[in-house]
Amino acid sequence: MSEAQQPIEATQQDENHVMAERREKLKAIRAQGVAFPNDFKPEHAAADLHAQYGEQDNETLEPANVQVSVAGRMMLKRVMGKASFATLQDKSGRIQLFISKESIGEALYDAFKKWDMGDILAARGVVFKTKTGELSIKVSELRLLTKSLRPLPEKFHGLSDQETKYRQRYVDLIVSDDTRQTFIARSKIVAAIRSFMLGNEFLEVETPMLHPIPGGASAKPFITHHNALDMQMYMRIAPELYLKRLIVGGFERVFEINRNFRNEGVSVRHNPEFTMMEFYAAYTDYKWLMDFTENCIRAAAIAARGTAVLEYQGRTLDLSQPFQRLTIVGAIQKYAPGYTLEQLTDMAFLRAELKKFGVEAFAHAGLGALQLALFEETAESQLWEPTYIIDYPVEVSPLARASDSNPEITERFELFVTGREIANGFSELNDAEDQAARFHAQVAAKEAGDDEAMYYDADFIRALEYGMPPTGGCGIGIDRLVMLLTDSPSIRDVILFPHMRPEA
RNA sequence: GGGCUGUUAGCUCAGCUGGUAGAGCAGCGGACUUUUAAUCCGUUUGUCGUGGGUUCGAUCCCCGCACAGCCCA
Repeated sequence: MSEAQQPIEATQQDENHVMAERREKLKAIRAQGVAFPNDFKPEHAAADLHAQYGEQDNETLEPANVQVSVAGRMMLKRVMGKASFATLQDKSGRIQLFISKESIGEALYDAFKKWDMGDILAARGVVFKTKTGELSIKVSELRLLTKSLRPLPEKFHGLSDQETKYRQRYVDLIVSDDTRQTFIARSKIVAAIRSFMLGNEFLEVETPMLHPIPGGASAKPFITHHNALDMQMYMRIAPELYLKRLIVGGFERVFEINRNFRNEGVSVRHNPEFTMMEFYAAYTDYKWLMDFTENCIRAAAIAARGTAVLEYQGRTLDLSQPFQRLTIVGAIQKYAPGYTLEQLTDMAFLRAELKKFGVEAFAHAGLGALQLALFEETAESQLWEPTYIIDYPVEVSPLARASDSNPEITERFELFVTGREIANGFSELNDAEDQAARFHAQVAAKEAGDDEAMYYDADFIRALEYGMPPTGGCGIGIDRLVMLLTDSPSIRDVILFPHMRPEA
């Protein structure tokens, strides 16, 4: 590996004089022995030290002679002649080191003065408080564990360029505490949801991400190819049809938290891969699902934020109250009160009205689809407080059970919060013959030009033919839920590595 | 896909509708044994996103392109 020992010459486009200086320092460190030691094990975390000793005053703390060892990245450095302060950051937080020539010796002290912000250090010493009251470690042993070659963003302003925050998340995480907190919250939210599901006797399962037939949603899939089988495959757009096969199999309550892939544009609400929780419960229906979903979201909010009354983008969001329930037509009448019931049931009027919004409805669109489109144009974005919209038309719900009282609508809901769709659920269609007919209608729609229409899935029909108990099923968009609970304006703020175009 | 805005030193940002660039931080040299974005003195660093055009001369004006952010479809 002797080649790797040589500094890489300025072949990199982004090489600069700061990096050249650091490479020279690293070269000198290599010459003195092991430049990247891995034998140090820190015994303490910064936050634990603050929790344990933060309340004590120095009169009791320093004489106690508490020996600790820490490791982390040097974020701040203040050299004052023969003594220095350095701020170390580990996974839990920050702790200040007091380093003096007297306590670590001249040679090491001189070496430390050359170390840079961003370097990974290890330190041992005694806990004390400075005269301004900051808990610190009086260092007796100090080591450089990893030399950092690239300068960190400016220590006070941090990283403000959104593009760099997304593309170089590692840098964002080093310097932005709010970014760290967002992803810690995300982990807590997912853990809370998982715990809630397991506590309600759901079985966690994993179903295929590679599908021979894309199904379970209306969306354009990513297409890929399996070499050995020499067949086209699709990245899944939804796990729905597999999870329902498991209900047929008798698991009765299953859930999956995993990625879906949809070959669509990117926006503040859309990433090509996103995380959904889908769950299915036999012997329940959409009304049960609405109560359950509400409780699940509330539990996640309390787990991550300690309360279900939040602030989102400067506006109060109350998840603690029962969620409202409105039909599509009811929502239009509430949020766009200019329309009469006659107009809202007049297909020609609806088509003309949609045109005003720049929406050209499909030729075969029925009354329900037109009402839904008008809802999306007039009411959806105003649904700030959590609201279930119910009575979705059967023609846009090919997997949902039709209402017993009106065959044109289904027992389906979508949940909207802050004007965005968060969840979608329904009483599942378990009539194999009806499902087969709905698939045929989808295939016809696809042939007529609707490239988001579904394929005929013969194995799924075969599964239903064995008999699926009456079941309720729902999907919750985890990324969008995390956005709400972390006050994040963009889905990119809650995905560690959001998709971007290649760098120029 | 359309509109608006942005892209200047490693980072955060200035730069007067035209005369080939500045500050702070970081870096380097020096002073300093309880600092808090430490301070003080000195000092280095730029394909001004990219390709054209206008001009004696372009970071600045015009056109294309790339990437990003926001809004709209």
